[in-house]
Amino acid sequence: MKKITIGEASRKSGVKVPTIRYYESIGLLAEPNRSEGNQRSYEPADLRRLAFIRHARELGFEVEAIRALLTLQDDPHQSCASADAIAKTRLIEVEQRIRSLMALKAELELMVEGCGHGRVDQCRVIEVLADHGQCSHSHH
Amino acid sequence: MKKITIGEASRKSGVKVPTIRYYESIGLLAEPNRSEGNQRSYEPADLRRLAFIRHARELGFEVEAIRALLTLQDDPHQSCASADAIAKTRLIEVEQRIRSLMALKAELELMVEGCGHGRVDQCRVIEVLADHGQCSHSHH
DNA sequence: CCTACATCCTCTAGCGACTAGAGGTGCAAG
DNA sequence: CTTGCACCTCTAGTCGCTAGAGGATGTAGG
Repeated sequence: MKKITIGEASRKSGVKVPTIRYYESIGLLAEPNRSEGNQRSYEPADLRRLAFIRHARELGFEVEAIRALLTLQDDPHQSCASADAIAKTRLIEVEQRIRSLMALKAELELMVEGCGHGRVDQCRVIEVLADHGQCSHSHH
Repeated sequence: MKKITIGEASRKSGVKVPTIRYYESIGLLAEPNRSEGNQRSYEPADLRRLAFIRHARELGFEVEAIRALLTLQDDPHQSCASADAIAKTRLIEVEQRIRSLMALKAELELMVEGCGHGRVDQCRVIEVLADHGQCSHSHH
């Protein structure tokens, strides 16, 4: 049993040192054992948990969603309906976000194309932003 | 000259009342005249400015970018190259964001499809999150 | 054994862009 | 004149970290 320092845990999991301490402080990660000199000492299971958290964060899951997923993971005998629901919700969010970003992209392209590199008073970038009526009114 | 209260300005611009006061506090919006009873009194130009800000925020421009755009708008004789640059930068950001969300969507779909509605220990949602190696390693 | 230096510790404060709430004042209608 | 909403200021909270101060520990070389 070699002791894993927080720095090593950070390198191996890809989660920054202060972020690991932060996750501990909000209860996402259990308090690890300490060395004689009060330094955190992690175990392989902690590394897996950190990788899980990191990956879920990269996928845009909120901390509370991750907390729920971790609770499920800790008790693998229950139905995975909740995990499924969390992922589905997130999928819908992502699809919605993609749709609005595509609309946004179209609008930005119009702006940039329309900019004749002249003076501001002829610039479509400013104009489009100023005149709300010119774009799609898709306000959630 | 009818006086426009902050509530009316909010309704007409779609910017919430506390947010209008916030924009004033950070200098995006000039301090308006006050009524005898110390209440803010806006003018049509303020409504246009608020609509501009709101629209730009909806398009995901950061407040500092909006500040720059507003400065340009306030002096329309200069070249619109800066406005163009700001919009182009934003366009690239948006394109990047769309790309990563598409990758994410694919991964989430895999998860949800793979979930056989059984128990957690067979659930792909949990599994995919736990095993980092199963997904694309596109970490900026 | 001593020194240098990296790494660790705790704690507090800051980021962006608001949002919520407390506690008080102004104003228009009935 | 009172009710009740809209307004005022101010502070603190949100989320998910990140940065920095100021000090302790651990390790490698001399």
